[in-house]
Amino acid sequence: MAGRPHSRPRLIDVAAQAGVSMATASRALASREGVSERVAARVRDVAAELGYVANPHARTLAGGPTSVAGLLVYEIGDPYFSEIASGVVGTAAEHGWSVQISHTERDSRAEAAQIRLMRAHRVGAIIVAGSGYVDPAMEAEVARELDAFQETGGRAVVIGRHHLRCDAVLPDNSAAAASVAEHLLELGHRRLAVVAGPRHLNTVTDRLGGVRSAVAARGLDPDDMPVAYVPFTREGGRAGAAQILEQHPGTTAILALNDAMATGVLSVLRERGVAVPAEVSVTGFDDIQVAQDLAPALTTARLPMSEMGVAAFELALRPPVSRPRRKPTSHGLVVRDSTAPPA
Amino acid sequence: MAGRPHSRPRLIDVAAQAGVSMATASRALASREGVSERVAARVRDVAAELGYVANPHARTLAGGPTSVAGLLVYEIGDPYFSEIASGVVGTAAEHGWSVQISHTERDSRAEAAQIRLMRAHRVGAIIVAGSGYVDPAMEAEVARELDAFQETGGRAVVIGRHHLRCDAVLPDNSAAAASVAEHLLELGHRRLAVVAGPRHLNTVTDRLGGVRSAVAARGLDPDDMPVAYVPFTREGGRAGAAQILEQHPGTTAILALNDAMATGVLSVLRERGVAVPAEVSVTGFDDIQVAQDLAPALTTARLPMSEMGVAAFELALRPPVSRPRRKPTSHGLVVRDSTAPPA
DNA sequence: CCGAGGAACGAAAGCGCTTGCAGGAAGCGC
DNA sequence: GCGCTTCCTGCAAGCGCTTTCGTTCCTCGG
Repeated sequence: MAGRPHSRPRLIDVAAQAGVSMATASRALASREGVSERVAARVRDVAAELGYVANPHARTLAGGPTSVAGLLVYEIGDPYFSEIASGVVGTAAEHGWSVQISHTERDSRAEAAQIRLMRAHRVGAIIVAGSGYVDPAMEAEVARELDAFQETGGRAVVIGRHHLRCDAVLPDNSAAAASVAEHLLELGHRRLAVVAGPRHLNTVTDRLGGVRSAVAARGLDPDDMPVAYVPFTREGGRAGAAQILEQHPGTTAILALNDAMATGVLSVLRERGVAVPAEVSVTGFDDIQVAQDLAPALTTARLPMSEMGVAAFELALRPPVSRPRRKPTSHGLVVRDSTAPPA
Repeated sequence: MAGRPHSRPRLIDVAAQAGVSMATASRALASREGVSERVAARVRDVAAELGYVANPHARTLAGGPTSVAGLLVYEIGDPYFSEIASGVVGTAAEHGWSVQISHTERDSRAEAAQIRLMRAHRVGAIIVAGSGYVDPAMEAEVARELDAFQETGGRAVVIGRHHLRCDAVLPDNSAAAASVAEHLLELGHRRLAVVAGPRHLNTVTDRLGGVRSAVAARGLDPDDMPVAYVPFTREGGRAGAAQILEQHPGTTAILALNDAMATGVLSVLRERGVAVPAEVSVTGFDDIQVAQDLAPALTTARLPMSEMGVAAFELALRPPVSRPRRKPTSHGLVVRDSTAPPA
């Protein structure tokens, strides 16, 4: 019988009840070999009957497998990241894993510190969502932590980030951005401007690169295209839009490199009485849930955030291979009401 | 020196380096009494120098304090919950805690199961965000798990949920809903309709109660007011709006009991060419970030989700008291462009 | 019918930490 | 200078589990 009162059953209780040793009970529950099916079944039955759940701390301490994953996001309150988190958390639950979430607030040093913390917590896998840095020095510290984690048997997966020695879920930011730009060019726009995120993020340079190559393919000079480097937020979008309106009044289309910034762009245009899309077309990127409900409904490049979260967790579950896997994701152009031919 | 190569330092390494026993080192790092300040400082210095981080599994197993909190939400991808999570995760990080997040998908049995799982994980605190159930039987299982958790020394805090024996962060749903209804009545509306969430949720009955009492206070009969019970989602809002438009064509104002549903209501009205607010006024509830960017910008009752998350975590940090604390939160009416006097 | 070779199981040693308890060094009054 | 507190500090016993290494018991070929 159980030792203390009011205490959940221990493995030793299950073992006693089933008439076997702890070793056998442990093996039976981990469905490892070396136990006869008859005994294993009995142990499992007893465990179920007693409502036994292994203490994960003891398990981990003794060298067993962990089933806690760490998820790093810039800001869980941001729709882009919360949709990714939704995919990760849901899939993890299906596999009996739980998920620890951390904010990193767009700071590579904070990222490295969080990874270090998760390593200390002995998580079994770490999923890093969020852009990489253009400056290799900034990326280095994160890379070092991730490498150390993998060397000790942990599984690391990044989302939308290359240049790291681990499995990755990679949307084709460049191609998706190009498709948005092509859509605008197709409509006849020639005076495009970009509200980009921070210039030190890979995601920004990738997306911007896509836009520039699409522009160049039309015979235009990408260097003539104004680019506002602002924070990846609604407020950043507002600042970028204001800047473009003032310095480049002839602009007929503004490409925001994520939907949050596009929201800000739209709000500035509305305040200033600029009609969208009649006077200026606006595009976003990501297709967060609310993009369809903005005024006007936002034309944007769709990234399957939730599926990316699912894919990332599933990669984390698979055993590592020597050469890092790169799992591409779909993307698509979603044309709504914020784009139209130029006046 | 450390034992194995490639291995992070253990407490015993810190102790050796500082020339004290593990016991003293442990006490020094936990800043517990019984250690001279001189020795404690030395130990802390050595620990910092070696980059020592305690193994939380060993710590917990040995009976030490935990610094992992569990957060239960219906759906982390939903803005309401992700904003709460943002507050919780940020505050937790400041205090050196990490946060495990679980989906419950609006199912009380899943909730209870998740709490059980978190108990098995020996989290130090559990924060449950999400409505309670009107049916006491459904609430009972959750209550039982939460009670058991608290009996074993865990800290439980609920957000927006009463009838549970634990600390709570409680927005005044009824008053906030009443203020929205009063705003519409003030504008001259007399034919209100409500797009409510699921009728078995306390949040819904509370908010609906607020609306009904405001209506009654104007001398109108609340029972004449149509109510559509639909899921708490954008799709639910669409269904509710469709139902009201068809069965109660004279309606001049639709109150959605959360912003997600309001988004759906607006989308249906837009599709059907009903002008908002010229023909029909629409209100939401919560004031999620995007409410300001909808078309038209949504008039809604503001709940400080992020602050609620912060408050919940801070409550969890405080020692329990015999009588559960109820921490009220502010709420406010945010008037934007989706409401106007009836035509 | 005997011995070799497995398969199934058990004993016990940790994993890294906290903490109750005992021991030792100061500090006090006399 | 002695006995008694009062502080500090160290010893060692676990926390609940996994895993290595033996041991036992079968099975089967010769």
